Amino acid sequence: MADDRTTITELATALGVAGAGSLQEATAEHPGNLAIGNESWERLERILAAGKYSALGLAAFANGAFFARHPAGLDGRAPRLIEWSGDRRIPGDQAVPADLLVDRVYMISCKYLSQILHNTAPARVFEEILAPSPQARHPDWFAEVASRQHLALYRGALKLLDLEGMPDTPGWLDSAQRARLRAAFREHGSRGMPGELRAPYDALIAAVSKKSAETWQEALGEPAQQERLLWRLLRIYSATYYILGIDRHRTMRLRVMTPWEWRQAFEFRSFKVSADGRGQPRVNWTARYRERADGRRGEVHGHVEIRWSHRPFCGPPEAKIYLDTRHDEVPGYVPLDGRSRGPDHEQLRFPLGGG
DNA sequence: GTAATCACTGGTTGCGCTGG
DNA sequence: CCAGCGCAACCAGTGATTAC
Repeated sequence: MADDRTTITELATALGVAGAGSLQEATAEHPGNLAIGNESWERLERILAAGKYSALGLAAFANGAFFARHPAGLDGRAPRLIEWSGDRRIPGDQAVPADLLVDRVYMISCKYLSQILHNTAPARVFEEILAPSPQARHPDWFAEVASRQHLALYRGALKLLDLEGMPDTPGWLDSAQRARLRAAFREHGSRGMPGELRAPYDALIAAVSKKSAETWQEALGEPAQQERLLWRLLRIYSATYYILGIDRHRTMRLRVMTPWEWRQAFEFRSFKVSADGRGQPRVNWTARYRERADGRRGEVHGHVEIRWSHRPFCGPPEAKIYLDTRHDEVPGYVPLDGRSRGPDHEQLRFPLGGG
Protein backbone atom coordinates (compact mmCIF):
# COMPACT_ATOMS: atom_id res chain seq x y z
CA MET A 1 0.00 0.00 0.00
CA ALA A 2 1.36 3.38 -1.01
CA ASP A 3 1.88 5.76 1.85
CA ASP A 4 -0.42 8.71 2.53
CA ARG A 5 1.85 11.23 0.94
CA THR A 6 2.14 9.33 -2.33
CA THR A 7 -1.59 8.64 -2.40
CA ILE A 8 -2.64 12.23 -1.92
CA THR A 9 -0.07 13.57 -4.38
CA GLU A 10 -1.12 11.22 -7.13
CA LEU A 11 -4.86 11.36 -6.57
CA ALA A 12 -4.96 15.13 -6.11
CA THR A 13 -3.02 15.49 -9.36
CA ALA A 14 -5.53 13.18 -11.04
CA LEU A 15 -8.44 15.27 -9.75
CA GLY A 16 -6.80 18.40 -11.09
CA VAL A 17 -6.52 16.72 -14.49
CA ALA A 18 -10.13 15.51 -14.24
CA GLY A 19 -11.31 19.08 -14.48
CA ALA A 20 -12.92 19.54 -11.09
CA GLY A 21 -13.24 23.02 -9.63
CA SER A 22 -11.39 22.39 -6.42
CA LEU A 23 -9.85 19.56 -4.50
CA GLN A 24 -12.60 19.60 -1.88
CA GLU A 25 -15.38 19.61 -4.50
CA ALA A 26 -13.77 16.87 -6.50
CA THR A 27 -13.31 14.67 -3.48
CA ALA A 28 -16.97 15.04 -2.64
CA GLU A 29 -18.18 14.52 -6.21
CA HIS A 30 -16.15 11.45 -7.22
CA PRO A 31 -15.84 12.49 -10.88
CA GLY A 32 -16.64 9.55 -13.14
CA ASN A 33 -13.60 9.95 -15.34
CA LEU A 34 -11.24 9.03 -12.54
CA ALA A 35 -11.24 5.25 -12.41
CA ILE A 36 -10.51 4.37 -8.82
CA GLY A 37 -12.38 2.17 -6.39
CA ASN A 38 -14.38 3.12 -3.34
CA GLU A 39 -11.60 2.21 -0.94
CA SER A 40 -9.34 4.74 -2.68
CA TRP A 41 -11.94 7.48 -2.36
CA GLU A 42 -12.34 6.71 1.30
CA ARG A 43 -8.64 6.79 1.80
CA LEU A 44 -8.30 10.12 0.05
CA GLU A 45 -11.08 11.59 2.18
CA ARG A 46 -9.45 10.34 5.33
CA ILE A 47 -6.06 11.78 4.39
CA LEU A 48 -7.60 15.13 3.47
CA ALA A 49 -9.59 15.25 6.68
CA ALA A 50 -6.45 14.68 8.72
CA GLY A 51 -5.10 17.88 7.22
CA LYS A 52 -1.45 16.95 7.45
CA TYR A 53 -0.92 17.05 3.72
CA SER A 54 -3.28 19.88 2.77
CA ALA A 55 -0.61 22.06 1.19
CA LEU A 56 0.80 19.13 -0.71
CA GLY A 57 -2.67 18.16 -1.93
CA LEU A 58 -3.40 21.68 -3.17
CA ALA A 59 -0.06 21.91 -4.96
CA ALA A 60 -0.64 18.56 -6.63
CA PHE A 61 -4.17 19.55 -7.63
CA ALA A 62 -2.82 22.78 -9.15
CA ASN A 63 -0.26 20.74 -11.08
CA GLY A 64 -3.00 18.55 -12.53
CA ALA A 65 -5.17 21.54 -13.46
CA PHE A 66 -2.19 23.21 -15.07
CA PHE A 67 -1.49 20.14 -17.18
CA ALA A 68 -5.15 19.97 -18.24
CA ARG A 69 -5.03 23.51 -19.58
CA HIS A 70 -1.51 23.66 -20.98
CA PRO A 71 -1.17 23.59 -24.79
CA ALA A 72 1.51 20.91 -24.50
CA GLY A 73 -0.80 18.92 -22.20
CA LEU A 74 -4.52 18.36 -22.61
CA ASP A 75 -4.96 21.88 -23.94
CA GLY A 76 -8.41 22.20 -22.40
CA ARG A 77 -9.80 18.90 -23.70
CA ALA A 78 -11.90 17.06 -21.16
CA PRO A 79 -10.36 13.70 -20.27
CA ARG A 80 -12.63 10.66 -20.48
CA LEU A 81 -10.59 8.22 -18.47
CA ILE A 82 -7.88 8.70 -15.89
CA GLU A 83 -6.25 5.54 -14.63
CA TRP A 84 -4.15 5.33 -11.52
CA SER A 85 -1.39 2.78 -11.22
CA GLY A 86 -1.90 2.84 -7.45
CA ASP A 87 0.76 1.12 -5.52
CA ARG A 88 1.58 -1.38 -8.19
CA ARG A 89 4.84 -1.23 -10.01
CA ILE A 90 4.45 -1.04 -13.74
CA PRO A 91 5.62 -4.30 -15.26
CA GLY A 92 7.94 -4.64 -18.21
CA ASP A 93 11.37 -3.54 -19.34
CA GLN A 94 12.01 0.14 -19.66
CA ALA A 95 8.55 1.02 -18.45
CA VAL A 96 7.69 4.68 -18.34
CA PRO A 97 7.33 5.47 -14.66
CA ALA A 98 3.76 6.67 -15.03
CA ASP A 99 1.49 6.97 -12.03
CA LEU A 100 -1.42 8.31 -14.05
CA LEU A 101 -2.59 7.44 -17.52
CA VAL A 102 -5.00 9.85 -19.20
CA ASP A 103 -7.16 8.57 -22.04
CA ARG A 104 -4.67 5.75 -22.51
CA VAL A 105 -2.24 8.26 -24.04
CA TYR A 106 -0.90 10.85 -21.66
CA MET A 107 1.40 9.43 -19.05
CA ILE A 108 2.08 11.39 -15.93
CA SER A 109 4.69 10.69 -13.34
CA CYS A 110 4.11 12.38 -10.00
CA LYS A 111 7.47 12.95 -8.42
CA TYR A 112 9.20 14.73 -5.68
CA LEU A 113 11.95 15.37 -8.19
CA SER A 114 14.55 13.50 -6.32
CA GLN A 115 18.14 13.85 -7.51
CA ILE A 116 18.34 10.09 -7.69
CA LEU A 117 17.79 8.77 -11.20
CA HIS A 118 18.38 5.07 -10.61
CA ASN A 119 19.30 2.79 -7.80
CA THR A 120 20.42 -0.57 -8.99
CA ALA A 121 23.09 -3.25 -8.99
CA PRO A 122 26.49 -1.86 -10.04
CA ALA A 123 26.93 -4.50 -12.73
CA ARG A 124 23.70 -3.32 -14.34
CA VAL A 125 25.19 0.14 -14.72
CA PHE A 126 28.81 -0.51 -15.53
CA GLU A 127 28.59 -3.71 -17.54
CA GLU A 128 25.09 -3.77 -18.99
CA ILE A 129 24.87 0.04 -19.31
CA LEU A 130 21.30 -0.12 -18.02
CA ALA A 131 20.07 -2.05 -21.03
CA PRO A 132 17.19 -4.44 -20.35
CA SER A 133 18.72 -7.74 -19.40
CA PRO A 134 17.39 -11.16 -18.52
CA GLN A 135 20.09 -11.57 -15.90
CA ALA A 136 18.46 -10.91 -12.59
CA ARG A 137 21.31 -11.76 -10.29
CA HIS A 138 24.58 -9.99 -10.05
CA PRO A 139 27.55 -10.96 -7.96
CA ASP A 140 28.97 -8.71 -5.28
CA TRP A 141 30.53 -5.88 -7.26
CA PHE A 142 33.20 -5.18 -4.64
CA ALA A 143 34.38 -8.77 -4.81
CA GLU A 144 34.27 -8.69 -8.58
CA VAL A 145 36.30 -5.55 -9.26
CA ALA A 146 38.48 -5.30 -6.16
CA SER A 147 38.58 -8.76 -4.62
CA ARG A 148 41.96 -8.26 -2.95
CA GLN A 149 41.03 -5.00 -1.23
CA HIS A 150 37.57 -6.30 -0.39
CA LEU A 151 38.98 -9.37 1.27
CA ALA A 152 41.64 -7.39 3.14
CA LEU A 153 39.01 -5.07 4.54
CA TYR A 154 36.80 -7.99 5.55
CA ARG A 155 39.60 -9.79 7.36
CA GLY A 156 40.65 -6.54 9.01
CA ALA A 157 37.10 -6.04 10.23
CA LEU A 158 36.87 -9.58 11.68
CA LYS A 159 40.11 -9.04 13.53
CA LEU A 160 39.17 -5.60 14.82
CA LEU A 161 35.74 -6.73 15.96
CA ASP A 162 37.17 -9.92 17.40
CA LEU A 163 34.75 -12.17 15.57
CA GLU A 164 35.44 -15.90 15.58
CA GLY A 165 33.92 -18.63 13.48
CA MET A 166 33.13 -16.48 10.49
CA PRO A 167 33.68 -17.63 6.90
CA ASP A 168 36.95 -16.84 5.13
CA THR A 169 35.34 -14.67 2.52
CA PRO A 170 32.40 -12.28 2.84
CA GLY A 171 30.57 -13.99 0.01
CA TRP A 172 29.86 -16.98 2.23
CA LEU A 173 28.17 -15.05 5.03
CA ASP A 174 24.73 -16.31 5.87
CA SER A 175 22.03 -14.09 7.28
CA ALA A 176 22.79 -14.97 10.91
CA GLN A 177 26.46 -14.18 10.41
CA ARG A 178 25.62 -10.91 8.71
CA ALA A 179 23.45 -10.00 11.67
CA ARG A 180 26.37 -10.78 13.97
CA LEU A 181 28.67 -8.58 11.92
CA ARG A 182 26.11 -5.79 11.90
CA ALA A 183 25.73 -5.98 15.67
CA ALA A 184 29.50 -6.00 16.16
CA PHE A 185 29.89 -2.88 14.04
CA ARG A 186 27.16 -1.19 16.03
CA GLU A 187 28.69 -2.22 19.31
CA HIS A 188 32.04 -0.88 18.21
CA GLY A 189 30.35 2.47 18.35
CA SER A 190 31.59 4.17 15.24
CA ARG A 191 29.33 5.34 12.51
CA GLY A 192 30.42 3.94 9.21
CA MET A 193 33.78 2.34 8.82
CA PRO A 194 35.81 2.38 12.05
CA GLY A 195 38.89 4.60 11.96
CA GLU A 196 41.19 1.64 12.45
CA LEU A 197 40.06 0.32 9.07
CA ARG A 198 40.59 3.61 7.27
CA ALA A 199 43.59 2.45 5.24
CA PRO A 200 42.09 -0.78 3.84
CA TYR A 201 38.78 1.01 3.27
CA ASP A 202 40.48 3.78 1.30
CA ALA A 203 42.24 1.15 -0.77
CA LEU A 204 38.90 -0.48 -1.55
CA ILE A 205 37.32 2.84 -2.43
CA ALA A 206 40.12 3.77 -4.80
CA ALA A 207 40.18 0.36 -6.48
CA VAL A 208 36.40 0.14 -6.90
CA SER A 209 36.11 3.68 -8.24
CA LYS A 210 38.88 3.18 -10.75
CA LYS A 211 37.79 -0.23 -11.96
CA SER A 212 34.13 0.78 -12.18
CA ALA A 213 34.98 3.82 -14.29
CA GLU A 214 37.18 1.73 -16.58
CA THR A 215 34.58 -0.98 -16.95
CA TRP A 216 31.91 1.58 -17.73
CA GLN A 217 33.93 3.49 -20.30
CA GLU A 218 34.87 0.25 -21.99
CA ALA A 219 31.28 -0.99 -22.10
CA LEU A 220 30.20 2.31 -23.58
CA GLY A 221 32.36 2.03 -26.68
CA GLU A 222 30.86 3.89 -29.60
CA PRO A 223 29.03 7.23 -29.37
CA ALA A 224 25.76 5.55 -30.39
CA GLN A 225 25.92 3.40 -27.26
CA GLN A 226 26.79 6.41 -25.16
CA GLU A 227 23.83 8.33 -26.44
CA ARG A 228 21.53 5.44 -25.59
CA LEU A 229 22.95 5.21 -22.13
CA LEU A 230 22.34 8.92 -21.64
CA TRP A 231 18.69 8.43 -22.58
CA ARG A 232 18.37 5.55 -20.16
CA LEU A 233 20.06 7.52 -17.42
CA LEU A 234 17.70 10.44 -17.92
CA ARG A 235 14.66 8.16 -18.22
CA ILE A 236 13.99 9.19 -21.77
CA TYR A 237 11.80 6.49 -23.28
CA SER A 238 10.10 5.88 -26.59
CA ALA A 239 6.95 7.67 -25.50
CA THR A 240 6.78 11.19 -24.19
CA TYR A 241 5.52 11.66 -20.65
CA TYR A 242 5.06 14.35 -18.08
CA ILE A 243 6.53 14.93 -14.69
CA LEU A 244 4.28 16.90 -12.40
CA GLY A 245 6.19 17.21 -9.22
CA ILE A 246 7.00 19.12 -6.16
CA ASP A 247 10.38 19.47 -4.62
CA ARG A 248 11.04 21.11 -1.31
CA HIS A 249 10.47 24.61 -2.60
CA ARG A 250 8.41 24.78 -5.72
CA THR A 251 6.30 22.98 -8.24
CA MET A 252 8.02 21.42 -11.23
CA ARG A 253 6.22 20.73 -14.45
CA LEU A 254 8.11 19.05 -17.23
CA ARG A 255 7.57 17.10 -20.36
CA VAL A 256 10.14 14.43 -21.14
CA MET A 257 11.06 14.10 -24.79
CA THR A 258 11.39 10.90 -26.79
CA PRO A 259 14.75 9.93 -28.34
CA TRP A 260 13.30 10.83 -31.71
CA GLU A 261 12.55 14.34 -30.56
CA TRP A 262 15.79 14.57 -28.64
CA ARG A 263 17.77 13.92 -31.80
CA GLN A 264 15.96 16.71 -33.59
CA ALA A 265 16.69 19.19 -30.83
CA PHE A 266 20.17 18.10 -29.78
CA GLU A 267 23.31 16.64 -31.17
CA PHE A 268 25.00 14.20 -28.84
CA ARG A 269 28.72 14.82 -28.48
CA SER A 270 30.27 12.69 -25.77
CA PHE A 271 29.84 10.80 -22.56
CA LYS A 272 32.80 10.77 -20.24
CA VAL A 273 33.29 9.12 -16.90
CA SER A 274 35.95 9.57 -14.26
CA ALA A 275 36.77 7.81 -11.00
CA ASP A 276 36.32 10.02 -7.98
CA GLY A 277 36.43 7.95 -4.83
CA ARG A 278 37.22 9.67 -1.61
CA GLY A 279 34.44 9.28 0.95
CA GLN A 280 32.96 6.27 -0.78
CA PRO A 281 33.43 4.64 -4.16
CA ARG A 282 32.24 7.07 -6.77
CA VAL A 283 32.27 7.62 -10.52
CA ASN A 284 31.39 10.97 -12.08
CA TRP A 285 29.74 11.26 -15.47
CA THR A 286 29.39 14.14 -17.89
CA ALA A 287 27.51 14.19 -21.17
CA ARG A 288 28.13 16.91 -23.73
CA TYR A 289 25.67 17.95 -26.40
CA ARG A 290 24.92 20.74 -28.81
CA GLU A 291 21.61 22.47 -29.37
CA ARG A 292 20.73 22.29 -33.01
CA ALA A 293 18.69 25.47 -33.01
CA ASP A 294 21.46 27.85 -32.04
CA GLY A 295 24.60 25.74 -31.89
CA ARG A 296 24.96 26.31 -28.18
CA ARG A 297 26.90 23.66 -26.30
CA GLY A 298 25.85 22.23 -23.01
CA GLU A 299 26.67 19.59 -20.42
CA VAL A 300 24.74 17.35 -18.07
CA HIS A 301 26.45 16.08 -14.96
CA GLY A 302 25.88 13.38 -12.45
CA HIS A 303 27.61 10.79 -10.38
CA VAL A 304 27.25 7.20 -9.27
CA GLU A 305 27.89 6.09 -5.73
CA ILE A 306 28.74 2.45 -5.16
CA ARG A 307 27.82 1.64 -1.62
CA TRP A 308 26.49 -0.83 0.85
CA SER A 309 22.93 0.10 1.54
CA HIS A 310 22.72 -2.01 4.70
CA ARG A 311 26.07 -1.65 6.48
CA PRO A 312 29.44 -3.12 5.49
CA PHE A 313 29.36 -6.68 4.11
CA CYS A 314 25.64 -6.99 4.74
CA GLY A 315 24.55 -7.76 1.22
CA PRO A 316 25.99 -6.72 -2.12
CA PRO A 317 26.51 -3.05 -2.85
CA GLU A 318 24.15 -0.91 -4.88
CA ALA A 319 24.81 1.83 -7.40
CA LYS A 320 22.97 5.08 -6.77
CA ILE A 321 22.92 7.28 -9.83
CA TYR A 322 22.55 10.97 -9.16
CA LEU A 323 21.71 13.87 -11.42
CA ASP A 324 23.75 16.93 -10.49
CA THR A 325 22.29 19.25 -13.13
CA ARG A 326 19.06 21.08 -12.36
CA HIS A 327 16.04 19.30 -13.81
CA ASP A 328 14.95 22.27 -15.87
CA GLU A 329 18.38 22.49 -17.49
CA VAL A 330 18.52 18.87 -18.62
CA PRO A 331 18.35 18.38 -22.40
CA GLY A 332 15.12 16.55 -23.10
CA TYR A 333 13.26 17.84 -20.05
CA VAL A 334 11.02 20.61 -21.32
CA PRO A 335 9.63 22.91 -18.65
CA LEU A 336 5.92 23.54 -19.15
CA ASP A 337 5.70 27.14 -18.30
CA GLY A 338 4.90 30.57 -19.65
CA ARG A 339 2.50 29.46 -22.35
CA SER A 340 -0.38 28.51 -20.12
CA ARG A 341 -3.65 30.29 -20.59
CA GLY A 342 -4.64 29.64 -17.02
CA PRO A 343 -4.42 32.02 -14.13
CA ASP A 344 -1.84 30.22 -12.07
CA HIS A 345 0.92 29.51 -14.48
CA GLU A 346 3.59 31.08 -12.34
CA GLN A 347 5.64 28.73 -10.23
CA LEU A 348 3.73 28.16 -7.06
CA ARG A 349 5.60 28.13 -3.82
CA PHE A 350 4.35 26.14 -0.91
CA PRO A 351 5.55 25.48 2.55
CA LEU A 352 5.09 21.74 2.40
CA GLY A 353 4.15 21.11 5.96
CA GLY A 354 3.58 17.84 7.62
CA GLY A 355 5.85 15.35 5.97
C1' DG B 1 0.53 -41.21 -11.19
C1' DT B 2 2.62 -37.40 -13.04
C1' DA B 3 2.75 -32.72 -14.59
C1' DA B 4 1.36 -28.13 -14.16
C1' DT B 5 -0.01 -24.52 -11.39
C1' DC B 6 -0.68 -22.06 -7.16
C1' DA B 7 0.20 -20.09 -2.56
C1' DC B 8 3.36 -19.15 0.68
C1' DT B 9 7.74 -17.57 2.50
C1' DG B 10 12.19 -15.79 3.62
C1' DG B 11 15.84 -13.56 1.67
C1' DT B 12 17.36 -9.97 -1.70
C1' DT B 13 17.14 -5.83 -4.25
C1' DG B 14 15.65 -1.28 -5.11
C1' DC B 15 13.91 3.17 -3.51
C1' DG B 16 13.89 7.39 -1.21
C1' DC B 17 14.37 9.65 2.82
C1' DT B 18 16.68 11.35 7.06
C1' DG B 19 20.31 11.95 10.49
C1' DG B 20 24.90 13.27 11.79
C1' DC C 1 28.80 14.59 2.15
C1' DC C 2 28.43 10.13 3.90
C1' DA C 3 25.85 6.52 6.06
C1' DG C 4 22.04 3.56 6.95
C1' DC C 5 17.14 2.89 8.01
C1' DG C 6 12.44 1.25 6.81
C1' DC C 7 9.75 -0.42 3.58
C1' DA C 8 7.98 -3.06 -0.19
C1' DA C 9 8.51 -5.34 -4.64
C1' DC C 10 10.73 -8.98 -6.46
C1' DC C 11 12.55 -13.66 -6.78
C1' DA C 12 13.41 -18.46 -6.19
C1' DG C 13 12.54 -22.41 -3.52
C1' DT C 14 9.14 -25.34 -1.38
C1' DG C 15 5.15 -27.86 -0.57
C1' DA C 16 0.24 -28.31 -1.63
C1' DT C 17 -3.40 -28.65 -4.85
C1' DT C 18 -5.52 -29.34 -9.12
C1' DA C 19 -5.66 -31.01 -13.93
C1' DC C 20 -4.95 -34.44 -17.13
